[in-house]
Amino acid sequence: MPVQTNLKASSANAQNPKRNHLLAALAGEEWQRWHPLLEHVDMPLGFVLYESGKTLSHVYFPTTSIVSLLYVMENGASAEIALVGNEGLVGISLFMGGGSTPSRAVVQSAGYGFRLRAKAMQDEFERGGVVLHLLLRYTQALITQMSQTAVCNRHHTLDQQLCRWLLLSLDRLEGTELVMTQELIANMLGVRREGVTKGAAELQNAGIIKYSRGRITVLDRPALERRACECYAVVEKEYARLLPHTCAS
Amino acid sequence: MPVQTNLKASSANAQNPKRNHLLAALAGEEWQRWHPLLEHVDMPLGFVLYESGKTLSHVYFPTTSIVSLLYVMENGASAEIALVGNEGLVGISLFMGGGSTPSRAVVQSAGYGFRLRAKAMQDEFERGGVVLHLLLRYTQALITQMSQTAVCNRHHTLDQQLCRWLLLSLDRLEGTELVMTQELIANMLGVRREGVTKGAAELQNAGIIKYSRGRITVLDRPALERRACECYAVVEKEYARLLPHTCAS
DNA sequence: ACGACTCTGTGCGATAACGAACATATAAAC
DNA sequence: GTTTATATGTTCGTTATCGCACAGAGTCGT
Repeated sequence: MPVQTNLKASSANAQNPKRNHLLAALAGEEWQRWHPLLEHVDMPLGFVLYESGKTLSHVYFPTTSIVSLLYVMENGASAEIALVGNEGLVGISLFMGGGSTPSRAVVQSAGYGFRLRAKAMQDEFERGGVVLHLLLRYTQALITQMSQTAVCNRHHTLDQQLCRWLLLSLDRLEGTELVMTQELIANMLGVRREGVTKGAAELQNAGIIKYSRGRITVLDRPALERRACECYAVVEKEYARLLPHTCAS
Repeated sequence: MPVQTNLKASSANAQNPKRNHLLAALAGEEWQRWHPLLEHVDMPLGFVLYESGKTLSHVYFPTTSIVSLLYVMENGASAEIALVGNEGLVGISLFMGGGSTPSRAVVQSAGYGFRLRAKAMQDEFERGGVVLHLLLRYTQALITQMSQTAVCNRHHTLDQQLCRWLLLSLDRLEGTELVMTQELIANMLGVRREGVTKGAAELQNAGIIKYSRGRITVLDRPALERRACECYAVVEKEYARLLPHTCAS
């Protein structure tokens, strides 16, 4: 079964910190210092990396997982602010200086990652130089993603947003399959599950995706890109500009 | 007339860089270095501080003006990402490393400010220490504002967003009067002008604001806060937490 | 093989905001 | 003081999304 093979390969490979693009950008001296400090962690679906307002104990570098940064409102409704996968890191507030944020970080696609203790992260950041600039450029890319999410929430249809979101997720994983229910997607986008069902059905009818009970396979990525709003392209382009050496696309 | 007196006082005072909270937070050595580099600038309504994708030549520190960071879509529609007034600075991408962003910065309420050349800003940032940490904490506060804008755009009504926006603007000015048309507000929020008219009329009927042809006076600020969504409080609280010494509220 | 649970599909009325067209009021310009 | 431009008010049909209710369909445990 190809699925089994993939899982095995991923899992073995996931032990390699260099699967995270930020870690991969480190070299020489920095890498020598970082390597022993990195702790490999399992990141199961729904695992909460940090809670709104709580001081972070670690920064996380996903390798095969995707983390969703979201804000949970007083009434329990939520909205996603940004997605983080192997292109980035979760916990920027540790070096930005706040130590916490009013948002929550939840694993949205199970996998693995590495983590680094808060103190170690801060020490490395304070050294300045390569690490500092890398982290700040990543932060700016993340800011672009957040801004564009605001724009997208204001102006674009659920269908367009769904396409954008599938693409963002896809970019942060290997392969063309996403393991997530429509209910979960709805929670992330901050819309009704029925809305996602309707949008997904349409995409399936158009032969662009195929899905069943929590597994979505993208069949025609170019078509998905055509259906997505400009927001997707803006964000990806900015990641490529700011992090040229770490960006796969 | 009190209006005349206020204008005069403001205008005289606007020559003082310390009216910007970030500049006010500088002391001793830093201040000695910065002071001669700061250039006082007029910031008239509609003035574009930077354009999407263009490399910034200066960072701006508003004193009596408000600047809106917004994204302009391909079809010309726009959406505000964040507001910057005397609590902050316009042009974080200069020290974050990108040098530009996919957004535009436009003066939304006329006034004054100071600016600093890109090179000087970068040099100061590179020195690290107090300045670096101050700017990064400000950046984190700005990130919170952007995130919350995304949430607000997703879940809250036009009326709630209008209240939030009036409060955010009010916090960045002196007094209780805003000089701006409903059309302008609509553009910032990314909604129809008619929607703003409806919301504003309701607030006026309730005795919370008073307006006429581009001048809005807030009569009952607590009532405005009660009508706003939680987003406003979340953002203000985070500014206060991250920038305790610079925050008026 | 059975039941239980989870995921997806569908139909309904309610509502908030849209798009466009047009009416009225206030300020500024001549 | 009359004109002109700009700001605000109002209407009407349209649309996307919501909230709720419930019906199939696939998967898992026993």
